[in-house]
Amino acid sequence: VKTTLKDVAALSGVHPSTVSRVLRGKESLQISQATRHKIFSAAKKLDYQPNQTARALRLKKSQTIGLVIPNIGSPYFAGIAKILDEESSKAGYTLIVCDTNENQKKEINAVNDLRGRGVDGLIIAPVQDTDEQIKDLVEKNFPLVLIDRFYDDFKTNAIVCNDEDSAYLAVSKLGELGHHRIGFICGRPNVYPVMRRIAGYKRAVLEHHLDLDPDLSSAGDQSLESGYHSAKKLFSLTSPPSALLLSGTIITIGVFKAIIEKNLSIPENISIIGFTDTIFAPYLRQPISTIHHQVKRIGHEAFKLLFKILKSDQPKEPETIIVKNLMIDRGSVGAYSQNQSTGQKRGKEKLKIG
Amino acid sequence: VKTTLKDVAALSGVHPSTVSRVLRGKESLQISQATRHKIFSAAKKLDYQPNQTARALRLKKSQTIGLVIPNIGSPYFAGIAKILDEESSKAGYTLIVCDTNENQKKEINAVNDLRGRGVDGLIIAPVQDTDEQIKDLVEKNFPLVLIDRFYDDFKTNAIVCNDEDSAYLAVSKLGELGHHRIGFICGRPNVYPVMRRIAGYKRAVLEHHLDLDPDLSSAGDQSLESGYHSAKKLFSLTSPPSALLLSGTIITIGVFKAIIEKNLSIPENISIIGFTDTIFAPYLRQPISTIHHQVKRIGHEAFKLLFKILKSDQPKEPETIIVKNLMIDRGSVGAYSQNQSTGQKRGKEKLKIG
DNA sequence: CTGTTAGCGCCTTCAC
DNA sequence: GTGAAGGCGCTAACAG
Repeated sequence: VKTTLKDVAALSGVHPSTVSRVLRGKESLQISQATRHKIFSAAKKLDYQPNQTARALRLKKSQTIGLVIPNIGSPYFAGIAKILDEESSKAGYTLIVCDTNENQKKEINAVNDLRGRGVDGLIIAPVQDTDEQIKDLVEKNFPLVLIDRFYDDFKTNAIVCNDEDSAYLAVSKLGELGHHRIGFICGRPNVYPVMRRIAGYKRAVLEHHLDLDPDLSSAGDQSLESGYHSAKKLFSLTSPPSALLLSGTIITIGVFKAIIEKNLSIPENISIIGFTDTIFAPYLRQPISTIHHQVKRIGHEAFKLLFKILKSDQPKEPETIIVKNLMIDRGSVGAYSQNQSTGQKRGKEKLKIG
Repeated sequence: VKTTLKDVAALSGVHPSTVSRVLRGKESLQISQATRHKIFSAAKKLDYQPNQTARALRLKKSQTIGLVIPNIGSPYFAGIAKILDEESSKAGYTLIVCDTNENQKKEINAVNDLRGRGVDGLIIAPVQDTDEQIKDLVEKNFPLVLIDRFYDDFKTNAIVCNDEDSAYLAVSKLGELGHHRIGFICGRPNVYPVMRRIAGYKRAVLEHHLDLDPDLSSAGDQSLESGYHSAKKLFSLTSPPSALLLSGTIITIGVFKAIIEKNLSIPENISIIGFTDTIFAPYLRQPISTIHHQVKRIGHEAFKLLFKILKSDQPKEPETIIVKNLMIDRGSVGAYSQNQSTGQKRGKEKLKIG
């Protein structure tokens, strides 16, 4: 029981096509004030809302942008989504968000679905188990901007952060403070930013002649439990790390839990630098020094780039924009000394996971 | 350059309508294996993806659900969105999320837009500056489920929490511990759950004969700064509160900031109970006892209810489902004693806001 | 079993 | 200035 152009036309005694012209504000040209007025009041009276579906079918564009992310529950992606929603609606687009839960199959479905819905463009943080679908989109010149994640072997429009540099800087700093066994805990390791962090970590370790021990790195998934278990594993090494680089907010919380259970204090017993800042980071039991991703800028840049693509007729060269991270010092890093976690007598360990 | 039914039909030498039937798996009935095979292989070869827009236009349903929330950046709403996305895609729907930023105008636009896109149903946490649009949807019997927020003066399908009870319980507990000046800090006060919390607060205050002083309540918006300023205001009262009930996660962080600046310790100088739990709550400088909303259950119930509505042909009586909160004790509540914030010598105050 | 026809609501030529 | 006609891609009813 929705009112259509025809209804408005009937009520105002003109042809539907005229209504269409008037309502879309083709005011540039030829419409008599009389009919114009009739039509507007009829439309208002009937509370006419154009059927976007029909419009989209006709125009082959939907004024819609698809956002495909691995986890809307993460403050990082939620923050990006918020900006994108804001920018989109400001520009007359509607944003459709799909959560893939880091599942490649869900991503493929989501992208297909969105394409079937005729989205005008896509912003994707891909799962990166495969690259086929993304490659395909690129080849077909479909308007696409990648965020957070990236492929080294083909060019795409993308917004990325300088995580390798940040990891390198962080580990170097730890090295300069005398730490030589530095741990690295992360989630899914095959994702671009994590690979970059690993690269930066290694580069710094080599350059500063720190211990390059595979046991010092532990990967898992993006869950609290994963971080918790990784930390416990590292702590139980014969020669445990005296400092940790953590990849991911939730991971950090898991590590935190392990640190608390082990009665370690930061930074006296263990130094910590975490990737991805949150509003909570300053207020944690021990404030954490973090590598801060400029979430808002990432969102803005992603929209700006996609918008540019949508507005230009010629296909353009892919563009990669780097949004630099900020280093935030909150005192969770200290100089290496004897009473590091190595020598630390263990507190009563609670083995339960909450 | 998308392939359509016609293309597939051409390649397989049959009529488009036949392709349509086959591809939609009307396998129940009459299709020869021969053509079926031809069609499938043609479709695969051409990588055919049905045009959902055309489909939606034809069927007058889009297999789409709209979610309208005030802030996707909030862990609470993000959590609900995640569940809804999950459930939706499991059931063959696509979820469109719109963020209103607690702005009534944006909400009205979002709902209109979504309706124009032919969403099959809506899940809304309304801004509640006005109720016109929602009322209208209800009158038109549009499939709609409210979450978090609610209207007392007309019936709707809704999932709500028992925030009044929780506030009552929390304040009663504080009263029993000897606190008689209990503060309440919240964001936008005209929103349903906040109104309920205020009601519960008042009920407990009256019943336990605690101080009913309007200066003990402070409302603002849902920002860190708002919580921070509210807390500072309460702390600077001649007779400041010895305990606080906080409404909202971000608000809580702001209050935290004020508490730290003032060198108060929890619960020795001030007791705290916060509405809305997060994954970070246990790991804050002082773990916070919280009233935990069962986010996942809210999401599941909301989807279940909407799905039920979508699947039933007759309009049904509106249904209100209550998802009960959990009380989580983390030790931020203590008995009243002399050295409460009242008598507390103030630490060096830092007035800067970060 | 498969083809034909018609139309969802809108927009855009092309006439008048 | 405005009306008429056609079609975006798909599906449902009706033929055959």
